[in-house]
Amino acid sequence: MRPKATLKQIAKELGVSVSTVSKALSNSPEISEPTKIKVQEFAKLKNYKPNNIAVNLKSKRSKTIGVVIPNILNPFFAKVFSGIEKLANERGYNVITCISNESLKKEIAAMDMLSNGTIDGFILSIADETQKEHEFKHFKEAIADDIPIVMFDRISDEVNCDKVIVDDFDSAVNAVNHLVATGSKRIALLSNIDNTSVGKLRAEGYLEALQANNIAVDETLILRCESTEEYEEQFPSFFDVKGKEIDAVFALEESASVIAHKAVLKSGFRIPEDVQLIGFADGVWSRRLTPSLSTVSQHGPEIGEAAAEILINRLESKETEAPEYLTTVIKTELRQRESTRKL
Amino acid sequence: MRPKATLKQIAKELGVSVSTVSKALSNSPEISEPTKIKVQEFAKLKNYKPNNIAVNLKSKRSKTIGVVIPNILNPFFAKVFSGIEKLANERGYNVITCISNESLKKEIAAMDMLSNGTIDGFILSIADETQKEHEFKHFKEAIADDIPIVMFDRISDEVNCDKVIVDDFDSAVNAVNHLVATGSKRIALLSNIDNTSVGKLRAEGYLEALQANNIAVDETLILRCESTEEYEEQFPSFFDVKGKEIDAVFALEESASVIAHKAVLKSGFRIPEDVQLIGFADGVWSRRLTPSLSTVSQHGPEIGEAAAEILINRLESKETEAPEYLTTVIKTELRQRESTRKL
DNA sequence: TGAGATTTTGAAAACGTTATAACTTTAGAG
DNA sequence: CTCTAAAGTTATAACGTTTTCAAAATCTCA
Repeated sequence: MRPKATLKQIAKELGVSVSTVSKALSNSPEISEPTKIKVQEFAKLKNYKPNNIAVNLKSKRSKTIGVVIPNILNPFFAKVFSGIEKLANERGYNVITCISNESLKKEIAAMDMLSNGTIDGFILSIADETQKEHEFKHFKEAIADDIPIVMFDRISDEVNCDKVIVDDFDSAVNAVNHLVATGSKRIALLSNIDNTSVGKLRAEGYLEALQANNIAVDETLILRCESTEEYEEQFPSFFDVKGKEIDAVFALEESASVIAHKAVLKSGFRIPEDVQLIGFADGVWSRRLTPSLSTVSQHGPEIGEAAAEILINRLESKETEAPEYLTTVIKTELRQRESTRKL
Repeated sequence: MRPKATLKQIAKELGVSVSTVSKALSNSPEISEPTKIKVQEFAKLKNYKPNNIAVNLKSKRSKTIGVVIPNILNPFFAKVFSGIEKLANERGYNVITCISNESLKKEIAAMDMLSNGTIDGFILSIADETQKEHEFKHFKEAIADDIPIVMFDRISDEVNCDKVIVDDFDSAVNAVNHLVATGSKRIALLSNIDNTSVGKLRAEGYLEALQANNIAVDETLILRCESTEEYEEQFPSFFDVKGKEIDAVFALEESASVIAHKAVLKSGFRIPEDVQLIGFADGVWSRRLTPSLSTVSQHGPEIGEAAAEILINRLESKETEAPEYLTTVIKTELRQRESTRKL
């Protein structure tokens, strides 16, 4: 192992001072052309790279973003993450990731572990348990400590920070409108995320759309669960009873959609002739189901890019003026595939 | 915003020296009990947290692992990642993630960006393009610079480092044996990863198993592609011609499996009565297909945990003695679901 | 030739820690 | 009462940078 090159090393070997080397490498006009060339060539030869930690200590910023998400196996979060990572890298930032696993304790622990200079700011989506317990102190503390937060998807009105969301309410209205327009009247609502902010908004959109279309809301067609596990447990009996009554399904998350899809087919109903299906989904699999699933697509990567851009802009403008907190809404898109009928 | 507490701040306010504060907080026996208590209480009051960057600079290690993976949307990599993240956190390490997107240039850029003290070691799976171009210099340079690497899944024999793999060859043999034992003779091999080390090993296992069962290898039943895109393009014509001849499919990756699954059903064949299906897969979706897919499960989280454990052990033992490089093999498991017949 | 201006270089402080070594203070032994 | 040892505290250097300011070297022009 070659000893890693430092300014001091180079300075000694070249018989100049540390300051000279530092300035030469940063192309400062203070240094004469000949010495600049000499130093720069020698540094390249020695494969010198400024020690990032020292630079960070000096500049008091790490150029690193902390990302805290509930679950990387959920393709929506994975897509958002890939958007964050892409934009952050373009802007010269690193990304440290922690998975809260929907746990409040892990969320707090993760933020704690990073709130010591390791990261300059957070991008996060609130854990299930956190939303359930209304415990937002850790977010507020970070902000009070001058560590900015950008929340996406699962947000909280109680925390004053930048936010990036999808127009969940409107998307749900549109989706249900489409189901109604193509002839469905008995539309089931299936949720495995009823405790989250987005789940609630989507459910409200469903109710709103039914009313706007003069369809009475039948509470027995609504299955609200707070986790995929609970949903997997409750769905069979729900579907046994209500399966023959319904002519469409509106599912609020990818897992809920796919499980419903499987059940409908198993029972011998045809999709979309007997039952239409629309689900919120971002994975590649929904389009590979047979028949493929019509989805509300959330543009995960765009959400991630927007969040990262907002955070970095705030970090880099902080010195001068701090702009107002803003909530960015990313438009969704209804992707019509084989599980819905054409208009 | 409250100014963040530092040792110097605290020392001044308490009228003692910086060293005293530092030692009191680390519970050094050099400090008297009364001052310890005084300092510790005051520090807690001020919500003091040692600045991580300064600690890193002093200790010359960042307690951070760099993870470079080809694609976080692939559920296998996502699972491995979650295993890495879990174990790293348990051991007090952070994880910085970069997505190579199967690109050699991005892989190099990512490693470059992190090889300046930001991370203590790498866990990575080699990008497609890197394997195709046999360009491993960047790995060797990192190792020469004393930054240890643990490779998983897609590895290279040319790089001398720790590795964590799955017994790809044996898994393929087992899977094909099971197809033969349950009555299949015309077994198609479908690969969308023929350029990767793991793709090649699995294909060899297929060939080996056929020979061991005295089944002649029919090259026309083998579709080798180097990407999912190429596979999606070539598969339909392949299946049009060969679909009626085959009685089983062995797919080397989740996407290949799901696409084949869809095609077989579309053509009116029954699964598993007419055509059996086994695929390498780790996502949740394979079990939600209708009928659900029998898979070779790769235990992604275990792979990630093993890789992280090996890396951290090496990092923490480095000072004393450097153990030999070792290759760990994680056993796979054949998960029999609805797409294969029972023995 | 030498004063003043200008270019080029270097010394030193700082970022927030930790660790070593030196210094006080106190107490106990003779 | 000294002298020494122990206990408690602090000054200092170091990690690898960047940056400010002072010093040295060079140049300009009378």
